[in-house]
Amino acid sequence: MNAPLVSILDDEPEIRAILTEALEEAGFRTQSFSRAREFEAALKRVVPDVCLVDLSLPDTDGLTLVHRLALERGATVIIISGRAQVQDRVTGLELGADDYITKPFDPAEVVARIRARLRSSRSAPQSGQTARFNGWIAHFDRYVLEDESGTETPFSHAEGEVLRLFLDSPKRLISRAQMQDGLGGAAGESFDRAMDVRISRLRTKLREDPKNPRLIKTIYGAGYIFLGDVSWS
Amino acid sequence: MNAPLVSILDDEPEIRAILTEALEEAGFRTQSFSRAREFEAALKRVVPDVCLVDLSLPDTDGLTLVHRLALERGATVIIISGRAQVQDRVTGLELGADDYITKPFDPAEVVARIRARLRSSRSAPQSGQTARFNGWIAHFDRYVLEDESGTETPFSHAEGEVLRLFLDSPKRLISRAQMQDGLGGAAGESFDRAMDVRISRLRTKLREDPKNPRLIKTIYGAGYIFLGDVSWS
DNA sequence: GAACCTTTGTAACAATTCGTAAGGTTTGAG
DNA sequence: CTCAAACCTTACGAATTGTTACAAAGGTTC
Repeated sequence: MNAPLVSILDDEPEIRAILTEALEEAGFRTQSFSRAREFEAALKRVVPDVCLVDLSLPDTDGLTLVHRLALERGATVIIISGRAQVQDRVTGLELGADDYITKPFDPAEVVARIRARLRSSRSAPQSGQTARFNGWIAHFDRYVLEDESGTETPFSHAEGEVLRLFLDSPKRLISRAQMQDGLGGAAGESFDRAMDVRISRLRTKLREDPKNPRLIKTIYGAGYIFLGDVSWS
Repeated sequence: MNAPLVSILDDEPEIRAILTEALEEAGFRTQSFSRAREFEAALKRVVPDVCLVDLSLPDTDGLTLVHRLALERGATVIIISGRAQVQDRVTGLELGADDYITKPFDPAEVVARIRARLRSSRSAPQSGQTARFNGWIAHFDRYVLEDESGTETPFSHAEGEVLRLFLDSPKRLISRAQMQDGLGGAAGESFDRAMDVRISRLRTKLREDPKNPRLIKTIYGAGYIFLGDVSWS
């Protein structure tokens, strides 16, 4: 899987440098241009995954460019602009931009917004659907737990909710109330025994030893802790 | 084509009123809630096109809610928050939000950002005439399913509607209500068991193993997921 | 127009999931 | 050590979903 390509179009060298550094740090490939002409020429060879475009360009009307890029070619465009008026932002977005960031900006936010765009445009390989931990692989797209030997055990939606909660904050105490909140609040106000059962069933599927649970540990009077080294992909 | 539905979750009545008015003015249908619990209850029936969520809710951790909504259910989420720090915005976006708007906001910008999200999510599923997936070829022009060996099985209009819905958003949870919406017509409160039968018949034509379906998976209490790598042409 | 076929919804019964109740077991305080 | 509270687990029933059978609706062929 190739790293996503981000094209930067800005006439200020300093901005280009800041963005390039932050983006490559974040694992993107980059390509930067100072003039619209070169930018459009490059576009004929490769269409980048995301275009970062500064509106205040000397040689072209930025808005027209954005419009052509976004609506005609279907590219993902994020405007970066010094103009912060609401009216500017609205027209930018209406013309087809996917996002509008005002200067001065924080590179971290730019990265986060690019990631958000990539996430939504890729419907197939949704990230955050598979987690590995201690020999197990949890496939949340297929609702299946995979063994070290490749054996698969299906788990239900309710069990998946609990598991996801654990995998989202491993090695941290999760109180009962937190869990209740976390699991869609099916509003079992009075009887939270339901949760115990959910956890019990999950433990069975993870083949936990009731006497000596290795992954889901009970903290008497406080909650649960999920031990295990989680890595999402 | 129905007007897009926007769900608003905010505990301040004034904000709800402002947003509702601006959105309906702009031609959206709206639905607003003051508590996460009610919001999630409604979500089990219909998944809105866009969710506007305020983070500072009294009864739930907003970020957890956003995470569940966005990554687990595949909804489009825009955060509206009083916290304007870069760090807040970054974590909000990383957790799966599609956009992050800080208070005070201008309703016009909210509308523009919602439109931008709808634009990008609509262009995603290109509905052509032929789709390939996991050894099958679906010819929607001829209403025929083609086998790996070239054997052809005809499918009906109703079956085709369901299949197209699946092929348009693969590997994502599709709620029962969403399907009902998608299949336009029979929208009435009439017994939706009809849909079960449609899906059952489609499964037979795809030669699914009833004990272990590989393509159309049922998520009890939540909906269906179509697994399979789809490419349209 | 009649006999036939296809499509589709409804009804009925089987299978699955999940919450609740009811015991049993573990934990920690005194 | 004793006991009560917290927690685990099994079993059962209600709700949800799968599948088959049947009938109504619409179209086709002769």
